[in-house]
Parts: sequence; C-alpha cells; structure tokens
Amino acid sequence: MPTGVHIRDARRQLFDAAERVLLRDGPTALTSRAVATEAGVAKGVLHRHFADFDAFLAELVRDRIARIDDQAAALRRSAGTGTVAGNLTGALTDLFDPVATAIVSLVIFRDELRARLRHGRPGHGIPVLAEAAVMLASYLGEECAMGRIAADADVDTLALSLIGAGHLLFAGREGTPPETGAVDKVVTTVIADVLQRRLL
Amino acid sequence: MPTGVHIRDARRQLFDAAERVLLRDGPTALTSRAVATEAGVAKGVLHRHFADFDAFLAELVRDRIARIDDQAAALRRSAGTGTVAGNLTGALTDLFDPVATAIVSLVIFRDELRARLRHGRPGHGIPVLAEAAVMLASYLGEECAMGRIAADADVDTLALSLIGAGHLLFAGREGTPPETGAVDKVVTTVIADVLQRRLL
DNA sequence: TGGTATAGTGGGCATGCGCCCACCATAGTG
DNA sequence: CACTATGGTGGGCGCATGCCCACTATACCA
Repeated sequence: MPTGVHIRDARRQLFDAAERVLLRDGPTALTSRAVATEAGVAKGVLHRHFADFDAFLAELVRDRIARIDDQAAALRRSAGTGTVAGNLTGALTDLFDPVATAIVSLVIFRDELRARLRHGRPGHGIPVLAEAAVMLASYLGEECAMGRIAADADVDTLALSLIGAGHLLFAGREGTPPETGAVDKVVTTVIADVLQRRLL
Repeated sequence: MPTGVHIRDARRQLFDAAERVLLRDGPTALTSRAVATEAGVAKGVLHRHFADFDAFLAELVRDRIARIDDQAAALRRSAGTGTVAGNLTGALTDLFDPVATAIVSLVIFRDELRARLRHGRPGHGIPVLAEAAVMLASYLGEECAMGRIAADADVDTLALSLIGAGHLLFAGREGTPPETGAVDKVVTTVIADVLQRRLL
C-alpha cells in the first residue's frame, strides 16, 4: 500500500465507516480498528485526526447533527425559490436513513435541543415540530383511510419520516415565529415526495 | 467477601450501575468490568445473567423502556382515582432523568416505536404525543410570559419534560382514541407538579 | 528546486477486555 | 437432614484494543 497518498476528506470517510459498522455489527463492534478497516485506511489515521477514540465518538455525533442542519437549510432555501420537489430528494433520502435518525436521537434531546432552546424562549421551536407532526399524522391517516397506503405498510419508515420531518421544520427557526402556512406547505410537499418515491 | 450470598435483584443493580457509568465516564468506559465494580459485585455475575455483553446492552435498553411504560401505566391508573399529584412524584423524578431520556431516545425510534406502530394503525399514537407537546409548550410559554418561569431558567429540563410527558401520554394508548379532555388534564397536572417541585 | 510541514502506514506494546471455570455458599426440595 | 439447583466469587487466559512511534510519501512555499 502506498504511504503518504492523501485521503480525500479522511474525517468524512471515518464517520461514514463508523455508522456502517454500528449498523451492521452493533455497538461493541464499533472499535477504532474496525472503523479504519471499514474505511479502508490504516489504523493510525484515526489518531492523527482525533485526540482520542472518545473524541472521535463525540465528533461523530456532532457531525451527524451538523449534516442534518445543512440539509434543513438547503430545504428552506429551495422552498423559497420554488424548486422544492427537486432539492428535497437528496435531503430526504439521507434524512430517512434509520441509522442517522437513531444516532441523532441519542443526543439530540440532551445536547442539541438544550443548546437551541437556551438561545430562544422556552418551548419556542417545539410547537413547530409538534404541529408538523400532527399534520403529517393526520394527513397520513387520511392517506391510509383512502387506501392509498396499505394498512400494514412500512409503518416504521412512516414513523421515522414523522420525526425527520418534524426536526426538519424545527431546525434553525429559533428566531422566527411558526408560520403555519409555510409549515403546512412544506409538510404537504414532503409527504407528496415521499409517496411518489415509494419510500412508504 | 462472602460467596453465595444472593444479591437482591442482580439484574436491576447491573442496569442501574451501567447507567451511572455511562453518565459519569462516557460510552467507551461502559465495560462489563466497570459495570460489575460500580454495582459492587464480582465480574462473573454479569455473564451468569446474560449470554453476552451485547445481550446485556440490548436488555439494558429494553429495561429502560419497560420502566417508563410501568410509570405511564401507574400514572394513568392514578389519574382515574383522583390522587394524581401524589403518585406523579416518583414517576416524574425518574422520567426527567436525562440519562434515562437519552438511552430511551437511542432506540425508541428504531425498535420500540416500530414494534408499537406495527400493531396499531399508521400514525395512530403520534397525534396524542404531538397534541400533548403542543399543549405543554403553549402552557409553558404562558407561564414564561407571566414571569412564573424565569426566561433563562433550566430550559433543558423543560425540553426534557416535554418529551417525557409526550411519551408518557403516548404509551399504551394504541387501541383507544385520543381523549382530548384527559390529555389536557394530565398535562396540566404534570406541569403544576413540575413547577411545584421546582424541577424547572 | 530544496526544505519543511503535513498526512498515511503498519509493526509493536502494554493494557484491560470479555469470557471461562473451578470453587463455594445459600435456598429450596423430599 | 442430605441432595440438588441456583447463584456469587475471583483467578486467569487469550486476545483485541487503543495508542505510540519510526518511517515514508506527498503538498506547499520560498
């Protein structure tokens, strides 16, 4: 193997590899060596980029949150320009990944949610999340009643979409009041996109 | 040390010890030996009660969920008899524990939520959760506006209460329709209790 | 182009991990 | 009371882990 050939964004590859290992082999299999092997790099790389394996783990979580924030920002941007459906695809595909959701949910309540709410008024962003969840649920209930979704369909993915979409709408809205119309519009678009892409 | 002296509910003590270790020393410190030492028992005990350390980890999560379910059931029972405030205390103290919430959130979306929704209709329990969250948030907003909660108060605990109360109301309600009046009553009681106990 | 900083490699080492097991104390049966 | 089942103890073993480091190749800059 060649030495010194610079890896393209080593941290990114290590993060992705870690998530793959965690999903495939479980929590105790998530070792520094396993991550390096999965990423196809030497085991020393991890320790050149992170102080600790503990530090790597912490950064892994922060990275996941940051990526979802980016996707939310992209979605909000595209919602303004009118090309919603197109830009939704990538963001949603990634957002509905079960691993991502699981990892995020681990700390989101303890760390990120705390930090966010600390900068706003208490319970400010939560209503937006909850509202979206209510709308999504009732909408999906109708879809189900109308037979457009099978009653025994991938309900787990459905639940994950709920959480994902809720977070999507919640992210980055600390300063502004919940715009019910906009929320409704985005939620509808999300569902339509999900249904079209047969993710349900 | 005496051998053969039976430990009072060894599994329970191991679970509790594991949570303490996880909170205090982080994820990589959560080893079978550390758990045993924290629990004050020999390291062999864990392997007599669980097939694997992996199995222990899985059971740890399942246990946390089960305990919250029990608390929710107790709360629902007491809500019927009218002695709500009294029985709330224990359930809430445990429910608002940040570690508990973090652990639960790790898998609740991936495992438990899936299993639950699989047995009901799609998106059935979710509206209950969301409704409760909305009400709690708006109520707390009012409390804040009225100056009854300091604007810079423990907002993280507040957020955790939101999630906890939401889950509390969601648990075990798959078969029955959301009773708006009951939900409202419980939520109000929860907040009152929390405020009184100065948990915020 | 030579020099320096940066980044990747892989051998190796001490540590501590999960797990096994021989041993022993107690609880529960007739 | 003897007998068995259950459950706790702690020494120890093999091994894989996290981390270090000497070495090497590339990138960047004067």
